[in-house]
Amino acid sequence: MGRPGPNASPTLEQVARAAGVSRATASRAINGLPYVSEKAREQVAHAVEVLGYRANQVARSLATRRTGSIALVMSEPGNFVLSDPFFARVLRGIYSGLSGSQLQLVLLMTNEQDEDGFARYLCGGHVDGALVVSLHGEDPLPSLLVEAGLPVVLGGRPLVRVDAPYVDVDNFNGACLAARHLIDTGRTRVATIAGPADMAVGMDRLSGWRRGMAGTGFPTDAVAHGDFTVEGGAAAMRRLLESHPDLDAVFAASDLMAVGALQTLQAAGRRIPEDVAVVGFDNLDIAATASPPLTTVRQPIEEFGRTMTWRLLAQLSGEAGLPPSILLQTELVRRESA
Amino acid sequence: MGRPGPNASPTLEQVARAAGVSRATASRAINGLPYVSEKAREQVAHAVEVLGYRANQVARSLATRRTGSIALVMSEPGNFVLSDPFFARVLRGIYSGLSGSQLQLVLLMTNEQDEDGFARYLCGGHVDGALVVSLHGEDPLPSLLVEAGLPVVLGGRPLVRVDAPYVDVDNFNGACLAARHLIDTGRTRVATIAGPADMAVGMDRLSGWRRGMAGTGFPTDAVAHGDFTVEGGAAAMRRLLESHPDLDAVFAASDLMAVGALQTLQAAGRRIPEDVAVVGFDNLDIAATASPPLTTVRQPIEEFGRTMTWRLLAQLSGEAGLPPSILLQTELVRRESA
DNA sequence: CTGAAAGCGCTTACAG
DNA sequence: CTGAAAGCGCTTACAG
Repeated sequence: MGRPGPNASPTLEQVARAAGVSRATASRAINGLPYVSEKAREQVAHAVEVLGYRANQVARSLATRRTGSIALVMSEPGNFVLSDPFFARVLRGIYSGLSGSQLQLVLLMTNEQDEDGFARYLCGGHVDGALVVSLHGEDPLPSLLVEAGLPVVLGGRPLVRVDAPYVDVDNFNGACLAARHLIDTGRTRVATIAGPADMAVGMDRLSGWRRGMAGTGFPTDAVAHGDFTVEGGAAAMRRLLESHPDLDAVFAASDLMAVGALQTLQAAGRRIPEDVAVVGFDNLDIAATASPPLTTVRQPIEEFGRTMTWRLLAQLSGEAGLPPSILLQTELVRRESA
Repeated sequence: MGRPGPNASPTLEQVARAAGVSRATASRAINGLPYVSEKAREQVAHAVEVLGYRANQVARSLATRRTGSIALVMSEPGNFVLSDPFFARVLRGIYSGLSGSQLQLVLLMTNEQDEDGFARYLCGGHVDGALVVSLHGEDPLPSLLVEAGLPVVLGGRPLVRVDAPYVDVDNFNGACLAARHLIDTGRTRVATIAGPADMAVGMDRLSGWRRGMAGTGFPTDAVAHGDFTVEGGAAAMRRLLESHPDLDAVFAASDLMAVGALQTLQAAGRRIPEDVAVVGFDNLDIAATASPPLTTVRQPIEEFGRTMTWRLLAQLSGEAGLPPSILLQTELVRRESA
């Protein structure tokens, strides 16, 4: 393969020779292991400096079976994730959880074109583990990774059975709190704008709402689905208004959908909260700046990212007795819309 | 290191044994190389299937000195990039440029905590090359990568001399077009809201504006700097209005800043474009939906990402005589604001 | 078409 | 504290 060109990276071999020690000693010195004489340590450090040596991580990985990096896998078309404020905050939490760990975070987005290269990359030893977020429907990716022996932590409860731990927000309970708040404040005809039926987060918030309504004797048939966007929320609200014109409250499964609902309701001449009370979910910035300010269910987004990371790191370090799933608390934030 | 556990990934050695061939033949069969008998090919394929073999990419990389992946490095705090519509489109262009290449794109964000691990990752052989975008000031990263021998393509002209090719948009000419359009439509007191002074894109749009104004005899002293955000644009506009109340036109170096300028101007009772003409830069969606719709300079964002990718791939495949830099055309888009 | 062997650049028991 | 040697899992001239 040709001899080392002028700009070939120096190898450990060359460092060792320059320092007058063996490869083994050079390796130990570089990695800060004990049992290296002060003299050897200095000579190696000097040689590294002079040669501009950088360890070949690939070779190191092959020997240690560790890569020093983990992946964050996003099962969404990139451009969607990239403009979602939710993910930006999850990411911040992940970085925060990673700080001090010496691990590099590598982001991967599913690229329609090349599902295969994707799995090959992850299962091929490039990373020590993976965080998988925003799963849709019955995405087979998690199972694939788990079967390949890759440590995986899922962000959000998976819809299908898969033998991987997950961290989730207590969507069920949060939605239940929202429904109860509406009931407790005197509402009797409560509708909901649910999330997509192919995502656990959508399903859990719908079940939670049903649980909150249960036993009140009030009907729970006013349900419309949205796609977590403002436009989707507005459209769902229009449908609800048509099918259930007597509604006096609505729980939207996301703040963005709640904002859309607000628009539709106001356009229809309904006063918020006098005529219709509105509760959202997420507690994004937009909830506080909406008009009227939105009563909503807070979920700890950064904490969500941080916890996923913690869980994966714990697994990587071989900790025993780890919980198969972790649920983060949600709480009602009261503002003016309900 | 213990013998292969029950869930250890099968190796090529095991596949070869199961198929009754040598490691060399198994390798050739798996990689689709010529000179493998049909029989051997079938036996290997069968063994791969049965054992669930996946090539260890790390070992393969060590042998071939290729990783099959490239990095997209973003020199911005993650949460910033993640909510920028510009980047989402650049990313789309990159993926499009990558399609059919068999290369995995890996995203890296500079993490304040760990600059070091960052360079180690990139220079340590994890990737075959890197795309570096949104450089700030005198970021030493590109030089570092280049010195380590990593093929690099920069997105945007670097402010400091660095021996790496770059792809950029013709910001200079675009800004020049904007200034000339204002002059040609009869404006005589033209201000500009420039970008940050530590980014080439900011500087180039300012120089271009100066070039466009040159020779007209009109003054070019009405300059305020913004940070490419709506708020920054609004604040800069306030300063300009105070220092140069007689201005009759303003060129903002980004659409977001132009929108901010619009807000300030309208709040001050100036009519657009009757009293003050406004031109932006970028041609984001927001330019068309602003009121009044914004005259702006279009830059081909997806094409920008696609071209960076093309340039890096060309370099990786050893193509000769590649241009050290590529400039993408910009053009004026006329709407109502000027 | 095929296999034995060398090599990619590191780490790590093992025996001093 | 140190070094010779084996090994991580692959690829690829080289010689059949």
